[in-house]
Amino acid sequence: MFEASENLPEQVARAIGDRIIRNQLKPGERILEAKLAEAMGVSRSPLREALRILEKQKLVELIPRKGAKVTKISASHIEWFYDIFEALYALVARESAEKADDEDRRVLRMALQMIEKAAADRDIEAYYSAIFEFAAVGLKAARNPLLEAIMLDLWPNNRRIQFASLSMRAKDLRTNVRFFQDMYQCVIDGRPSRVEAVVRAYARNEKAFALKIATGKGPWPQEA
Amino acid sequence: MFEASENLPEQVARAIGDRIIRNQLKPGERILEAKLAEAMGVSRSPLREALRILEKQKLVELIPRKGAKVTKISASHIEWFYDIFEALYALVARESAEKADDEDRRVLRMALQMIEKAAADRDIEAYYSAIFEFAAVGLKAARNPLLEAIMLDLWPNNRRIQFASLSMRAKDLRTNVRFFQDMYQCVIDGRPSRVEAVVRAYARNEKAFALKIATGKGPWPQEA
DNA sequence: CCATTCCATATTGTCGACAATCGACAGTCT
DNA sequence: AGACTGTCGATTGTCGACAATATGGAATGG
Repeated sequence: MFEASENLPEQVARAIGDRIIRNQLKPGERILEAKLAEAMGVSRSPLREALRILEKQKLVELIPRKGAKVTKISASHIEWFYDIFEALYALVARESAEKADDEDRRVLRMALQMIEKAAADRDIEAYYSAIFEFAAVGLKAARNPLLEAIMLDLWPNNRRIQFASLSMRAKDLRTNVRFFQDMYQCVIDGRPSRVEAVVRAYARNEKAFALKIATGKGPWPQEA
Repeated sequence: MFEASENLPEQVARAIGDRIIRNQLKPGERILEAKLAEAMGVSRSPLREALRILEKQKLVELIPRKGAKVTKISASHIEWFYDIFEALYALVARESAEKADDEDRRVLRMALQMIEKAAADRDIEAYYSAIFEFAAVGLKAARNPLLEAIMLDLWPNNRRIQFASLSMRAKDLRTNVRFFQDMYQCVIDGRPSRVEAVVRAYARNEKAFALKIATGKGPWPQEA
């Protein structure tokens, strides 16, 4: 069973999105279609479609007849994002605790082990891949494809916010692992209310951490 | 302070979106770019951008190299949508109760009066415009532009689900008005927890109603 | 000196043409 | 007959050219 191979606009969107997440394209920076298109060796048509994809992910802002800009990011943006993330992920958690089947639980367990291993190794890249996997499995288990699509669109934003704190987190990975262990156990035990509470606590913890970084000497300006 | 005037892709997207909401373009129906472009008197470039916009609103589904299809809608879709709607609108309600200023309250009051008038007149089109206005004001008052953008993207979907029940709702508009009156009062009084509860009750009520229609002799198939 | 208008240039928007790909059907082989 | 394969028309994907619009700076007038 093969997926439709990724098409050009999506590839281009991922490449640009990556540069935004890694802060190589700076917040507020203008994106010139012609220049970027040439730099990536494609024409403007697929590039423009890529920009639409990135707009959906809130990584760029499209202003008619004025072009595309990398979205700003600031303490406010971080609050906005995590408030939404908390509300939606709480729903995911509750639903997946109610609806997960044995296969979901098995895959979730594998994802948890990836998280534990990455945390033990202090391998931050692997850690972030693993929590994405964990989130994705939960998303599937919640049996709400619309919610899944919205959350996956929001994920690059999550990644972007986390990127700044990447190097500073090695110490508290172990603390964070506990959240995922709790979530996993709740799903196994089928305890929707409790897993929702854990997820909300996790989201608030992430938010607080991101804000601490952002208001310190992070890469972003204090206000947009 | 003027907005950038609406550009062609957005106009086209609205026109097509309207036809989807009104069930003139049927769920699952394929959209042929060339034909639609000619029918609307534009070339394929702006039309393709319009399709991206509609994809963001989950009104069409884009499959690489296979084209665009109007998204299906079924009892499951309705559940998926309202679960998300409840979670996000609960957040909107809570935040707006905490953050609304006098100007917000004034405009919210005007929107409420529009709702009351439309309900009294049994004017269903006006009623739906009015609840959109009410929702939009709440959204602004919540001071979370990211949330605002997500909810506005989701709105056409809401509209689409409601459309089927349009003619059958004349009777219970008055009952529904009570929800909005409650919400308004909570915002005025600054009671975040209570307004959240009211909004959740409202969302569940809407969901139940939409499901009742959908599983009856509504315009949509039982399952996708 | 500041504000305003006008123009040159840079940039986005739209178009029509061509290339790549898909789906259906007919023809072939076993 | 049934499965496989090649071909053809239809449709989407990509491109380069041109049109419409915005931007910044110089010239003009107060």
